[in-house]
Amino acid sequence: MRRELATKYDPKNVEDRIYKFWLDGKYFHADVNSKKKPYTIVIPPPNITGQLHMGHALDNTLQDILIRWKRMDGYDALWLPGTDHASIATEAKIVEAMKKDGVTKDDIGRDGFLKRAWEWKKQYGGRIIEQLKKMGSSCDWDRERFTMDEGCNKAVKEVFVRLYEKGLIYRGERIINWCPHCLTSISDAEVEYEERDGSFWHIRYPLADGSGYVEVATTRPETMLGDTGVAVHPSDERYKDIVGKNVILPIINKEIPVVADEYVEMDFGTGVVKMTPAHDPNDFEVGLRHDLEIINVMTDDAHMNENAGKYCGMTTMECRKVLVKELEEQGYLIKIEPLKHNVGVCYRCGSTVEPRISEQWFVKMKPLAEPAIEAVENGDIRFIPERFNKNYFHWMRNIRDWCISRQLWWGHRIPAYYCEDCEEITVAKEDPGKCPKCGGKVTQDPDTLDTWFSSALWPFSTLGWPENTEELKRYYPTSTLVTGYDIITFWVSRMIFSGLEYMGEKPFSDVLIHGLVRDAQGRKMSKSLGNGIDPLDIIDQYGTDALRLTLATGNSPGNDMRFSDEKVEASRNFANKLWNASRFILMNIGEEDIECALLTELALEDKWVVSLYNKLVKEVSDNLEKFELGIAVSKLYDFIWDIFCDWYIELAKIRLQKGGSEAQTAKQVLVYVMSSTLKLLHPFMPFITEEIWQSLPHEGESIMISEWPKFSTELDFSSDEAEMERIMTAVRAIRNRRAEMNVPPSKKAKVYIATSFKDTFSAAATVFTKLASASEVEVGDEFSIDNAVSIITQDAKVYIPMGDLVDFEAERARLQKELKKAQDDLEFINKKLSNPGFVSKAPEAVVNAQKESAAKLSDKIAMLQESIAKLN
RNA sequence: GGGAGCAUAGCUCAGCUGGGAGAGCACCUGCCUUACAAGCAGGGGGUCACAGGUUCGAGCCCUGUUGUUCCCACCA
Repeated sequence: MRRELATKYDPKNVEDRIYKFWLDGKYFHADVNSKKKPYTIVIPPPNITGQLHMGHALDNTLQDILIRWKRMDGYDALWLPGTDHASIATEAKIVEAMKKDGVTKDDIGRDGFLKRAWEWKKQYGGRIIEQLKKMGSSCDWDRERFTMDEGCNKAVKEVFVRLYEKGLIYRGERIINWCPHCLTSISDAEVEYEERDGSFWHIRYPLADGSGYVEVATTRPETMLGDTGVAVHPSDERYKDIVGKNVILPIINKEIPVVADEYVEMDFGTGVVKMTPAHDPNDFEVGLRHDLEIINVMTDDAHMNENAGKYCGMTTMECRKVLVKELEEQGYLIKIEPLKHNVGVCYRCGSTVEPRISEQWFVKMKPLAEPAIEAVENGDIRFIPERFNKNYFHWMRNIRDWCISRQLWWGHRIPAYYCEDCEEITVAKEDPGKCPKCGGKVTQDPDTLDTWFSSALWPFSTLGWPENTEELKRYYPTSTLVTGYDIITFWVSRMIFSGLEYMGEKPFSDVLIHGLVRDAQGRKMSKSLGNGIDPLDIIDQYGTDALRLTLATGNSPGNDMRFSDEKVEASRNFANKLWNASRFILMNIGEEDIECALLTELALEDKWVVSLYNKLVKEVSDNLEKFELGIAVSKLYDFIWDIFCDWYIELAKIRLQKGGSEAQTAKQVLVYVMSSTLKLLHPFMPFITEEIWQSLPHEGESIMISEWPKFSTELDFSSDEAEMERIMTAVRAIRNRRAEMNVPPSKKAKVYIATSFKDTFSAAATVFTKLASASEVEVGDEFSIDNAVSIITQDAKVYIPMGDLVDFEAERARLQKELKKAQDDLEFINKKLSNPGFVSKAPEAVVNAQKESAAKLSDKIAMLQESIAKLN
């Protein structure tokens, strides 16, 4: 159905209607029985905590571009959507919300809390899905998933049990990172480091035998309550004699041993390190080697516990203050030095992380990491850009066991059951009911799993695993993963080893990495800075297509980009340009039926534009193939604006005004090139391209299921392109001269063109009338015109008799300047050509090109000299 | 401490396997030229961070320097 188009493009009139049209047509749905080759992307599931931000907008724009392109290019394209429960982040948000109502987790209990959490999920999970739809995302909504839905739960339990049985999941006491605010353990990857100003307290630890003391230095004096030794380097001469002796822990007055361990750096501090195995990961390791006692002196919320004696109940900071004062009073404190050091903070809440000994579940990583490293090494999985391989390898090769248990309620509960009577631990997919060993009562582990544990399974859990579904068989491994570099370690790497371990096959072939969207000043968008830009506001103001175009333009893999209103405006302007070009075409074709296929009797400009379009098809396809989405779209932009609108439409007007068969051809080419180019642009700007395509004569239901254009040798008119260029160059040169002389377009003048391409220029006479303000055009071998402005191009000498407007002195000066430039250029080239090194070593094509330029310059110089002579 | 990216026009960025530097925005000039002033036609503006090297030839390749951003490690 054709529709009248309004004078300005109004996205609000278009987007929702078109999106509904697509949904009704079920175009987003991938068909498991299709004969086409599958192409699959699984969405990085957005958290249900928040709403769409610019990062999502970019991520999803890139995915939608790829999926729409592949769908048009003949693939059964599946973009599988869903959301992530985001355990720690969501739980924190809910707790915060509850706080406003004066309710705590303990008040409502586990079941009450989970009820609230599911309500939250319903509300906010739904919101973000709606926002993804606003972006135009062509996800297969029939296959939407959630990391805590039934299927994903099943997958999580399956994996946990399998790994446990294989010995790759174990439970043990280790030092973990503890967030005293979130009250849970967090993995190493979830700790961020900030440099802070701190102090270095030097404390005297007397030797037990009374023969002196050692000086230890610490940044956390309160942990000394848990000291169970001091360490020195084995080859440190200063302390050689005291190794094996005991020192007395001040205040506590307890003897603890001096041990020698390579971990200690002789050059740092005093070379003596206090050992607190319960509160420092390195001390813990040293403690294991030397069999030191482990004394936990803190509670889980950053207070001192009963092991801290009289300090029990104080916060760590209060304890530090009091303790330091006492040390000073009792003469143990030697000095306090200022020291900048890094403090670990929780990536969710920013609280200082306390390393803490605790019993947790871990995944043994080494055996899983090996095949994951290999898959990238051998090119089975490819990062785009490649440099992210290094990040990945570094992380994987230095990997430590993954702490997967969290002291949270929102998440997958660990399927481990403890017998209350015997020590038996049962790990099973279902509640065993009673202890399989002694028949005693069992209780399930209260902890839940790290949120990334379920995300790691996303590429196959969403396709039905552990069931061997048709979807899984058809769409796994998926094709491309699109995500930001910030979650390569969190997520991408974990999907890789998970896919290899459980599926026996990589989860995806290509990982397209994008950067962060920053604000106009290049700062990270953040809540605390308040510089975030809401994509929905941008959509409201400029439209989805403008937002998508902005995000796609200038996007190169792995690099951050800046976002500014000016850029969106430029994109909006482009949408409007497109809109008006189509209005022009529609005005001209009216209700006529225009054949969609291309006619054969084409004019020079038709062949020119078709040939350029044909090349564009190839280039854009190649760029997309290489994930150069930003380059692809800027080529489309340039073609549509500079070639099609500024030149072709203007040229077409000539024949449209004439009417008859020539006009018919022009209309036909206009429709053909326009609607074909719209197809190329559709993945980037889906709404406006559909709207216009529907208005133009078209075959098929929707542009989004139309066929992706193919390069065709039949459309290649390279020699005509060159002919057209001759004319365009002359037109530009005339305009240029007229502009320099400030001649308004309304002042027409006769144009004489002396050229050896008489046929080409004669045929194009009206082009000069229309585009170069010519009143008349005369083409010949040579002219002798007095009082004329002369314009020299490569192929023609143009004379315009406008003596009354010409300042002859200025004209001479201008020609002289042009001559000088041409001579300099020629000299430069000749120098090259007379260089034996160049002629013998440069490729023949390059040398020939230089020779050709030299010949053309010589011609031009001759013509210029002649014109100057005539002026005299 | 280890690693990576970036440095090109006033601003934001392109620049493919080396062959005399490009776009958008901004600026200046002239145009309401029958699709579009969210537009059209022109124009000015760059020692491609610095110093070496390889090459007939370097924005591009190599080495170093400076500035900047980020990632990893976490020396108590």
